[in-house]
Amino acid sequence: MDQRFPPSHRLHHGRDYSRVFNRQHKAAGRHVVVLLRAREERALDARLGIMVAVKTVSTAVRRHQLKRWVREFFRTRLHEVVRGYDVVVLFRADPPPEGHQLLSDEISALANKALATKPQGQSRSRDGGRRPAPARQPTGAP
RNA sequence: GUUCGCCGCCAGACGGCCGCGUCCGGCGCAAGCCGGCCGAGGAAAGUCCGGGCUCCACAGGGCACAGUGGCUGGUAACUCCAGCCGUCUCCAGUGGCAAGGGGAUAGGGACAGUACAACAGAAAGCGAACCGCCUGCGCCGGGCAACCGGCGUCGGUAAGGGUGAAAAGGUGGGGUAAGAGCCCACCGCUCCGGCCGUGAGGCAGGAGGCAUUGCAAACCCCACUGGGAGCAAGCCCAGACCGCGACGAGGUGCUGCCCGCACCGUCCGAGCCGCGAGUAGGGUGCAUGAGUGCCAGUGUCAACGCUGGCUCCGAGAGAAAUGGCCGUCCUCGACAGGACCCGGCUUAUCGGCGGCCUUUGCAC
RNA sequence: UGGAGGUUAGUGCAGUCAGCAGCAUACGGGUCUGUGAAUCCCGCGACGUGGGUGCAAUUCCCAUACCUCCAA
Repeated sequence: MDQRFPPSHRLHHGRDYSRVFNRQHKAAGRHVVVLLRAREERALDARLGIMVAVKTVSTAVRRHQLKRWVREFFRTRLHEVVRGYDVVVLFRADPPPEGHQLLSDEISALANKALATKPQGQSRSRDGGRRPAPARQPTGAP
């Protein structure tokens, strides 16, 4: 199985994040919130974005470490599970210092939970209602 | 003796698998793939100072404002560093000083002016008499008298008591009715000239009997320094849209004000406000520099230079790269992640290594 | 990257040219009432930390920690 993590597997622009926030499958856990949004084609690779606020984690070293943990889990396992989706992992609290495995389990559970929910729209932007909602239903997800 | 004198260095190691970023080479129409090199710190941090570099008139004058404040040196520069001076303090030492050692030190000016000094105390800043001490005078009492005691009063007096953080030079002696720099010695202070030192200052001498209280990290005065913005600075390439309405004679370049200068504009209208619309792509700046280490010579107490030779110099992203798992070992691994770049300061930090001490420090 | 401000009682705030630490509310006790609230009286409790200046520091200065806000 391909476990690489090229630039095409990442979210690069603020617009990409905004798209995920506008219409997403959401599941919140103890430490993170997982947001999913279907891409145009099912066959497209999943893309990952990670958000860690300075307020939730104060030191830069810890923020980098958390991002690396999430990336590692996405690269090895989560990538195949959420194929065809854009994923944003938003931290809401700092996990325990040695909580790498714990965090991976939490994200895995939240991703599956989010796939099972209906997409929620946030039509606060001016083009929110213009788009005819091309997102497919999550019932088709594996 | 749990961060124990001074100086310097390191920041778990090795192996395997998977993975990330720039660059180079190869392949591919392209997306990308394969291989290779390299890939965070001593603080990268806080942003407390100082520069470099850019653009704004190559940067102007004055006020305001801000900063600095012993001297000399170092440095590109500094609120940095070194040495020295003064002051305070501790140790040691002495009969007492002095010589010696450690530590702290934002340390110009208080006859330019203003403000403040609570409480206590008689008096606290155009200097003071509460208790005392003393001469004289009056009254009373005692005594033959000299005189003694008490009370009152006009004065003298800063030695003693008491208050205070601070009471007007200090100590000792002389002197006096009692006292007092009133006089004398030493110390201190002020002034004068002399010598030494680049200087801050130091040394001894002479003169003056000596009301200059403290506070300027209160305002202030003096001297010196400071133009503004910041790599999202700035430069280049490519590309899109450049419409409507209101106000409008000034606007912008420096922040508060004045002057000066430059540019744009004064109804064919700069600018600004409210909408609408569009773009937010690439390159450069972007890393070889006030560089690093060693050796030799040389200047210096030192900080730090100078000359010559050799050596090492390899992060440069653009939502943003150093990680995960497994194994072995040990002393079980701290604080912590570049974003234009340097020099300092400050703060965080499990530990380990080396050097220097005939000066054994720093604290108890 | 550049700049501004704040930290005082459990909570929200006063306290400018230094000598007292205050107000409201909350809390505890009492008063009142058949009970509770309101009222009235009493009480409890604080200057972020470390240095410096000064006789004396919440106040002035320096450093530090944390928080908030602004501009691009």
